[in-house]
Amino acid sequence: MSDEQYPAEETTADEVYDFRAIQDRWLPVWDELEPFRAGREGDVRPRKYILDMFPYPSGDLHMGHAEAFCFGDIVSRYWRGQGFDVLHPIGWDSFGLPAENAAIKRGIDPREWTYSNIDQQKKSFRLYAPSFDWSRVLHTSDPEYYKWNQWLFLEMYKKGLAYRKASWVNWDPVDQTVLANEQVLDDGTSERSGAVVVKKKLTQWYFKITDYADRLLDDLNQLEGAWPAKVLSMQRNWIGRSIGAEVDFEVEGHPEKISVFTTRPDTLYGATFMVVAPDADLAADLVAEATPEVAEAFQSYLTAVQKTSEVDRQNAEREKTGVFLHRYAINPVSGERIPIWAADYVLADYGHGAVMAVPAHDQRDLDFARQFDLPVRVVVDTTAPVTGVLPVIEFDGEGVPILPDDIESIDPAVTGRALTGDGRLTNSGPLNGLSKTNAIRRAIEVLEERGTGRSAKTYRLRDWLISRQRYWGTPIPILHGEDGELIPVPQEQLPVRLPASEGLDLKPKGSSPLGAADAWATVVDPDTGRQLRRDPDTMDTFVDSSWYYLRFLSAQDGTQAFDPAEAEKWAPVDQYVGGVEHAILHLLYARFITKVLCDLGYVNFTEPFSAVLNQGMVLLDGSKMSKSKGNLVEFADELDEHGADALRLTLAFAGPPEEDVDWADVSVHGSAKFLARAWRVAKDVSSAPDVDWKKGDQALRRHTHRFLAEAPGLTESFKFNVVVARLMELTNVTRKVIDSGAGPADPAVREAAEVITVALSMFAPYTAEDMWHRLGYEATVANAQWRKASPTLLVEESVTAIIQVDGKVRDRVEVSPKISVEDLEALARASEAVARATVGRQIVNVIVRAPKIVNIATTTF
RNA sequence: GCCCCCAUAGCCCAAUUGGCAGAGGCAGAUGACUUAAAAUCAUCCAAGUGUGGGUUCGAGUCCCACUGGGGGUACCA
Repeated sequence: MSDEQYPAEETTADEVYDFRAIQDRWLPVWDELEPFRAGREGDVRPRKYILDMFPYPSGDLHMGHAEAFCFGDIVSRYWRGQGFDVLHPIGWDSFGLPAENAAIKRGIDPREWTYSNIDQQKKSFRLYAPSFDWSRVLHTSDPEYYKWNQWLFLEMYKKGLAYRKASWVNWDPVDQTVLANEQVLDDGTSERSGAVVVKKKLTQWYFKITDYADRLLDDLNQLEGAWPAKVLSMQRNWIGRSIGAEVDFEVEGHPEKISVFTTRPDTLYGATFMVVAPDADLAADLVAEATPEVAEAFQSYLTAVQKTSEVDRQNAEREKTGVFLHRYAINPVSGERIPIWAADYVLADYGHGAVMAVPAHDQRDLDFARQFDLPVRVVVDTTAPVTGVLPVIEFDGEGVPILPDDIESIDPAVTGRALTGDGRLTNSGPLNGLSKTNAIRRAIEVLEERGTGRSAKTYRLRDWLISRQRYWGTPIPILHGEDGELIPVPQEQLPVRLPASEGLDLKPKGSSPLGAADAWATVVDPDTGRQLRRDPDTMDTFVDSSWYYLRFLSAQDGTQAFDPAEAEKWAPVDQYVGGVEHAILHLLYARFITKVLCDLGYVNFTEPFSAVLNQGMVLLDGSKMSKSKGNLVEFADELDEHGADALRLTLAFAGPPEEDVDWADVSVHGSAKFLARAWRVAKDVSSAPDVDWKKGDQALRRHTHRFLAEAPGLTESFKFNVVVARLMELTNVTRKVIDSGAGPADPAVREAAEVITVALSMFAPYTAEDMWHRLGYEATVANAQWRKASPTLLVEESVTAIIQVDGKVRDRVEVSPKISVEDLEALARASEAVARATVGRQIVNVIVRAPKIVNIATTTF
């Protein structure tokens, strides 16, 4: 055994693991080496693009950041160890309201608050040590960044994808700005300010995301398995495509037809009235020539509806309300005359703002019909079984189907329950006897033949409202002429810089602060000399984040938003890591903008993020941490007390990354203990780096190589907690070999220690770096490559075969892994334990799965 | 209401995807070290997988129903 100590100079017997000393020692070394700069000249390694959702600079980093960036970093460091050139950039999503609100509160410039927070976060990140490429840092509030936001806007404007329209918009009365649909929560409040959002009619800028609705929906199929199922389902839901038909109804005494959208054209014969949204223009048209009494009734109803809060209006339990407009529509297939009502259960901005009401087969229509005593007519007999696609039903002499006797017992008018199931069409002329599916198809054919309807699709998705009446955002690069003309700012004049906030009143007041900056807002056209006004609004900050992943590829490029050649090299992002709170907003917008950029020829892919990992939340005692509730774990405190490595390891080990972590359930101290343990193993290795591992302890080597065989798959499927557990196991085994086995000089001990060090560097880079150094290698372990598992070491010399009788373990035998089915069965049959267990029983079947298990099935005589 | 996910030891979590329920950690117990405690180290202890059925030679794993918890979504025609 060699007594050589390696490296000799700093290995002393009483040295203990000291995370502060280790951090202090290696941080400057890493700063010097910049090991994570990606895309260096001549680098021929295959590439991976790993991206964390960039942070918003509100104060210092918190535990949520610690978790998300920990996972992104594990993935990044893993792929680096697998021989990839990994791009793992960092930037700041630094435009937005909190900066502005803080600025108003303290009377300072939003820039000051924003950039000092960014500096603080950068410092914390440096110590936390994610493997960022610091040469590509971007801040969306830099003119060098938002210039390209403006470029993007103009590209979209040229294509007709950015447009202005007057519409009812969501207005946040606290922040005094409009909001996108996506920013309004279910309860009708603003996701940012919490205020109850009201509707206001304003002329605003929109991005035409609805043009991409089908692609945004259909392309989700490509992401199946690579994105969280939950996110896919939320996006599908949000886009909300409905397939059905448009049906045109004539209106008595009205020149224009009313079109309605329905998913159930098969029930057209059951439409006994029509309902229009009271706040739709259509309703106003219909009462225009009404009697004063009707007009007045409608007006007071409309006023009441508009006073109803969004919260109450969305409550489906609410009693149906409405008012009869004293107008009649004509059913295009039956010619039947049906009354038209206005009711707020019909939404003005979905479909055509009007529905054909089929109370027998739609619960809402039925509730309404029962409320106002309107007729209910069953046209689908849901008691008739549908056994095939072809109708099988008896008809009487006149072609009327013979219905079961008990149809009355399920009459929805009586039960109050609409019949929405499948069945046979009845009371429906040419549709009689058809199943629901066939009747839908046939009804559309009939409508198309008569020219009174057609198949149609409708979406829940609305166009993306992007203008904001606030200061701290990207100015919209449009000039307004006095005649209302819109003039795009020429490309060479970009960026349109934000004016200094000094002297501007940033307080929310319903109009953009930029409009008051006269010197900034007034522009004289050099050609014509006429005065133009700059658009006073700024862009939704989700525009900034919809393409930032591309800017990282050319962060320093002053000539273009990004270099398409770089995009071809790196994009799309291989792994995106971030919170599920962005499941709809950010991810949908980024997907949309990517498709637009693809159509414009700037990129050659249609989806920005090939895979997404949503980390869970960090909780304390079962609930979300918050300063006001007093249950807060401060990132800075944890970092100071336990160090970056212990904190990161704790997050990785706490459980599956997509699950929430309760800080009360984990032990940072336990993680620190393990780090010290692993570190001591490396410290104790006393063989030189060039020893021949093959001569080492074979049992330990098998453990090491089993780890090497398992860890990559586990890491790639994000089972970081299991990888850590396996590392602990391997460390324990190695410790035993050092203390009571082959000893610290055994070559297998060095092999195990090196494998532990390289794998541990994913979770605990400082500790691993120090271990790597003690093992005799140059910094940095981040460049160390994972070894491949040796197949010969994975084959066990003998395995334990289980012998069961009727599924219960009765015996076990040591066998060769290559044992034949016959031999194993013979061994099993020869077992005394089996003989005891089968006394008085007859063996009926023997299942052999060599070399693992034999199951003997028996029966009593 | 509809859709999705989850339920394994006191706690956090594993289980090669149908083959011995336990890898790892926390807590606990015992011992070593210490005048003592903390820290550290060593050893040990622990459930038959939420409930009821089914498929199978064999079920934590697949199927059905239920219970409990979490999430998404909803007058979207």
